[in-house]
Amino acid sequence: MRVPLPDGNVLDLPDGATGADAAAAIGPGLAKAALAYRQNGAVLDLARPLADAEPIEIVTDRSGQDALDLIRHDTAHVLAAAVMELYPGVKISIGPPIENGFYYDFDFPEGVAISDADFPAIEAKMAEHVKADEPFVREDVTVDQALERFRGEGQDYKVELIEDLVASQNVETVSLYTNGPFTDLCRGPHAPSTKRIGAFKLQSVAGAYWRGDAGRQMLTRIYGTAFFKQKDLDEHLERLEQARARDHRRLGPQLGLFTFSELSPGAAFWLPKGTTLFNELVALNRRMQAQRGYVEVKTPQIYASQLFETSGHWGKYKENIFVSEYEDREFGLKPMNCPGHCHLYSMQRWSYRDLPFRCAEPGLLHRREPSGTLHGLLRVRHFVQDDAHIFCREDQVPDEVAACLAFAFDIYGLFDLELHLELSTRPDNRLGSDEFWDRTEGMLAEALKAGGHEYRIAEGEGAFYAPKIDLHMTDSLGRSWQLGTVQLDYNLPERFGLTYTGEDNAEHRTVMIHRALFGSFERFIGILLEHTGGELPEWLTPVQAIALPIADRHNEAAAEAVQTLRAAGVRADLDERTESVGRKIRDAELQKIPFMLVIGDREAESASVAVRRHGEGDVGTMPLGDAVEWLRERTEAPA
RNA sequence: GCCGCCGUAGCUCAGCUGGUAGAGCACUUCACUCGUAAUGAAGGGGUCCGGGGUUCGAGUCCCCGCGGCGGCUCCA
Repeated sequence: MRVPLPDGNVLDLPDGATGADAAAAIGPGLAKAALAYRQNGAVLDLARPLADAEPIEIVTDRSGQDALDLIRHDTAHVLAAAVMELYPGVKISIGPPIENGFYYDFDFPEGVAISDADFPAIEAKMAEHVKADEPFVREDVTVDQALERFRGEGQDYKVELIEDLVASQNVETVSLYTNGPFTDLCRGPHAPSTKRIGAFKLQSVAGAYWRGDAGRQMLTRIYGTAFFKQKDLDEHLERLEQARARDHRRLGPQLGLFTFSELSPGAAFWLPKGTTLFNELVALNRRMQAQRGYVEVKTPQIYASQLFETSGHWGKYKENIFVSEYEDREFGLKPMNCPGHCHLYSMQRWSYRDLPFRCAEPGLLHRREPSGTLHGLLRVRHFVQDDAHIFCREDQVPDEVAACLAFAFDIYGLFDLELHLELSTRPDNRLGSDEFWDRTEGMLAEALKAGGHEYRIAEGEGAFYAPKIDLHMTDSLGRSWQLGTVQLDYNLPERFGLTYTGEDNAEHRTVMIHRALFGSFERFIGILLEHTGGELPEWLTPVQAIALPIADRHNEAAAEAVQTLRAAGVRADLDERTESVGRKIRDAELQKIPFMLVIGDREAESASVAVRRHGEGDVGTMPLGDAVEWLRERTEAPA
């Protein structure tokens, strides 16, 4: 057989040759370094036979993610081997490589609880297997053989997996991989032996439902990671450590922005500086919305249950609503603005000339989120959405959606934040015909293409009533969070009977677009802090400039400078503590205040300030008037 | 909500196998009045998350709550 190589050469090999044969034919060095090979888009064991005439590529430790996935998957098997030896009776389920490592899910025998205190013993056992250089041996067996094997071992999860493979894909054989004493049902591929795992570490233990189903067994998941070199592992752990310093839950209190209390789980206490930040974002949003034809409304916080019965939330969402009773009536605290906005719309008559009605409200919402899901500002029970509902005719939808997306990019561009767009399509529990979903998904895809946006399709992730476009960002540890959303809705207009009078003088059903672009100000601020490490844009940061008198006798001149700056719209503070200027500078630097104005004898006499820029140092002395103008330019809010 | 872990001064943390609580920073006072990342000294401050229990004795052990962290399910 003849297999082409990436460099254009073609290997001549006997029929039945394997990946290992190909690597050996290229050179002894590569034969040694080879981990697997890639052909037809798939990564395969070296021991597996090559396909004729298809280009191949040998995977080595320099093959990036492919190579790391291999040894991480290997390490997951080694972990399972160690755990089975140390904890007899444990049941194994699955253990794949993931973005930065791997995990393996176990069902430990009754009464056995694993914690990270057990990691050293498990890691030691794993290290024995790595050192022993145990080969990964693949064996293809019939379904019956595999079932017999795993039934005999009491490995119920494996039995279920095989039965599902038969039911869903009608397979007749499955592959098993053995390393040392351990055999697992596994699709592969694996590196030739455990020795290829250069450095590994177990990281955390967590619960995970079997097959992601909250109704089923909770398994114990052990997370870990592996690299080819100890140095790479150390660097990875160091990066994780540095990411912790950017955690908004740490930065918020440090910078005096917000804090949390156990007396109101899932709700931030916004401190003065954080409130300034929050209000600046709300103000920015108001200006940008006004420029784009939005109008703002204010709707109640609390509604009689009837509203949520009409909207359908009482049926589908009640467990997330804070409910209370008063004078024999049941009330709910609004978890979203849409029902209120629909009701507002329904209380008057609309002409097609009035549409689109772009109805905005920075609405305060409360949701009963399960305690285990709360996460700093990123997942809270009390938050403000930059919410708006666009009531329009169906033919206006594509333009409106496109305008929402453009608006979103205008916002995120101001912060140098990169969005990931997702088009979430029809879910299983949907309302409406296939024709409806084809049409509405098509409209959203059209708007995405019209704006030239790249996007991912999130199959089945749409709302039950219509598809949506979600705007995602990642936090300091790479976890993805949804910020904005643009959703079509034909369901609420139906439920609330929302109509407009058309040119034909007939009543037509209104279409509604839900959209939040920041998402929630809380989550947006959390993400922004993590992406900037607390170095907020100069126009946004709560304290833009701070005057630092060198000695107490300069306090008055410094206070004057602050007054002048404030009058010019710069958020300025005065540090009049009796401290050394070195100390004042240090504290201002740690607070990440962008501009420091040092005022001593020279400046007081000449009505000037010595300007120091955060992270840069002294940028020179200028007359106060010039400094105010210079600062005003640099701190002026956009839009 | 589920699984595991954690909860000591405002913050970051120490406190070995149970013997009655400590550091740095912050805060207060005094002295210093200072030129671009920490002036010095003294002092105040803790129902050791809450409630039960075991014990002569609990920050330390056990149980139950509450809260947080890492995941899972769910979600802006």
